[in-house]
Amino acid sequence: MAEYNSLEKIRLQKVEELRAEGVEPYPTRAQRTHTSAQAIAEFEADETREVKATLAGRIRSMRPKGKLTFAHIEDGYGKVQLFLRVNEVGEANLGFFNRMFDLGDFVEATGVMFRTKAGEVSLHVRDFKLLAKSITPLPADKDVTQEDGTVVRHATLDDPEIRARQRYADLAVNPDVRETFRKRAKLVKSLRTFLDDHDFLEVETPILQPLYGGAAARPFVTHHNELEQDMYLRISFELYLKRLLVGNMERVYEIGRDFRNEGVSFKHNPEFTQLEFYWAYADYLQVMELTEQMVSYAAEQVTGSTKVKFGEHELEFKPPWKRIEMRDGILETSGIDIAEYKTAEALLKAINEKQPKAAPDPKSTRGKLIDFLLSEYLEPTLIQPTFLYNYPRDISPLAKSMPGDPLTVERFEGYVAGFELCNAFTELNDPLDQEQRFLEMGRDYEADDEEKHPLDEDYLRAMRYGMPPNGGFGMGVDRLTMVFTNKHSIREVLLFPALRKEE
RNA sequence: GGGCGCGUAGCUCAAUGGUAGAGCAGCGGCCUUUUAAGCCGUUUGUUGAGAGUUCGAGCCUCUCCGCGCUCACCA
Repeated sequence: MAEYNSLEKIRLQKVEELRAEGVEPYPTRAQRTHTSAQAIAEFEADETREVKATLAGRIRSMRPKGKLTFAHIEDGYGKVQLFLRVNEVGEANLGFFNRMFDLGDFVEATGVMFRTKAGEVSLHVRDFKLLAKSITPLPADKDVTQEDGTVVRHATLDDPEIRARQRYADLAVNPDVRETFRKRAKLVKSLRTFLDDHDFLEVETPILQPLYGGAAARPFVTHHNELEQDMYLRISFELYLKRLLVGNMERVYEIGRDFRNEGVSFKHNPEFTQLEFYWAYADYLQVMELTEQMVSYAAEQVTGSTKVKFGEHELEFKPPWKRIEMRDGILETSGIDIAEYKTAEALLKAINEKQPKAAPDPKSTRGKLIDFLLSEYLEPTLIQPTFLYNYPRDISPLAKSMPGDPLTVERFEGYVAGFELCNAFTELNDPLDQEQRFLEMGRDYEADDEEKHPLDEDYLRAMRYGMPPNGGFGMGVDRLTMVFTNKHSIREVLLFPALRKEE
């Protein structure tokens, strides 16, 4: 049973009184004829014409003023002021409105659009009706300017926990939050449009998988009762999408949810939205070009420009993006030339000599040491959209080696605002090399069982049928949403981010 | 998982170890063009939960719960 606070009890009392008076507080149907925006636009188009309208929305402010009442209602398209006067609605109805209606209630009002003396386009109400009584008060937004000129915000909803946990309340009172999610939808739509227009086929592959793979993350485990087997929530789409290339589907993409049983941070949520595409007969350089075109297209669709403000930076997404070979970038920012150190031991020694303050894990593989240098020195400098390319083989088990350079693979990552946005490579299509890589990984990670990856025999079988050379791509859609909406936490771009359960 | 911080009225926040407060919201009035109206009056609390120290705990200690920041983990 719900426990009601004193404010809620007053409103519950009103619900009972309404029913006693024969007024249904939750009627089944509404009869809106105009949205707030439509009614205002129609009136403003020709103010001499009578615009009759029935509007509906949530009461966001109320100013009873004797024989007049002003109230703003808000719908999905904006706010509009209601003007109630005793002359039209009568004393009894005006008193009823003032007494029984509260901030947060959904109401419907019929009347004629007009402009008040203060100049605001409003609805001159003839008739009104309750659509849904609000029991729990929403915070009314109100700021008060103090004598010393400072503005004190009152009764807003800005506790980050409540905003995330009760997103419905957050959305109801914070219009900018609604705007963020409108932009998110636009982003996803623009990515689809772009890929569709480039002849990619959208597909859906299993979320419940008998084996997980395609990334280095711990999975969520569940169990299928009838099959009597454990199943995993996917950590990436990669291995299934590439199976489709074996089946002669040349260009495929999927936008969906990945699940990773890892830590939560401002850029990590246990479930997140990923875009992956695979493109037969292309290599990573072609993927690079398609990426910068796709992201700049999305930037324009979502923000109206390829220039996007993010914090103190203005990011320019217009192609071509900066390209930095990983070796050069690391050399420039850390002073270490990774090409000179072909083993983990040698590279570790060099790091300890040249960057004595750095503290890499001494048990790291060479690839992990390079990754350490990358994230420690190079990554923070990559503010403008930048492609970093040519990665060490041993942290890229699904990417193809560069011809003539077995330690390096044809891989790039896109960076923006100092964090990783996407990851792509010329995909490994040699089944024998792939098997070797899987085995190597097993060896490299032997010490830490959690990072050891299962060998996907079915994937190898698919590759043995023959996989065309291809380029593949993966991108965190949540992170791109953050960049395009100038939000600095992934929670701000997820409607319902992962939180510990209450109680 | 580690470190640091936070949790007080519906909301935003105050309160040397000594009577728990303000604004807004609410409630009762006044007000026929307001603008996040104004004026008069007024109510509201298991101070996240539990235990301890103390004559006395919102404040100090411990345990737990939740959140934030951060580090670690995160091809």
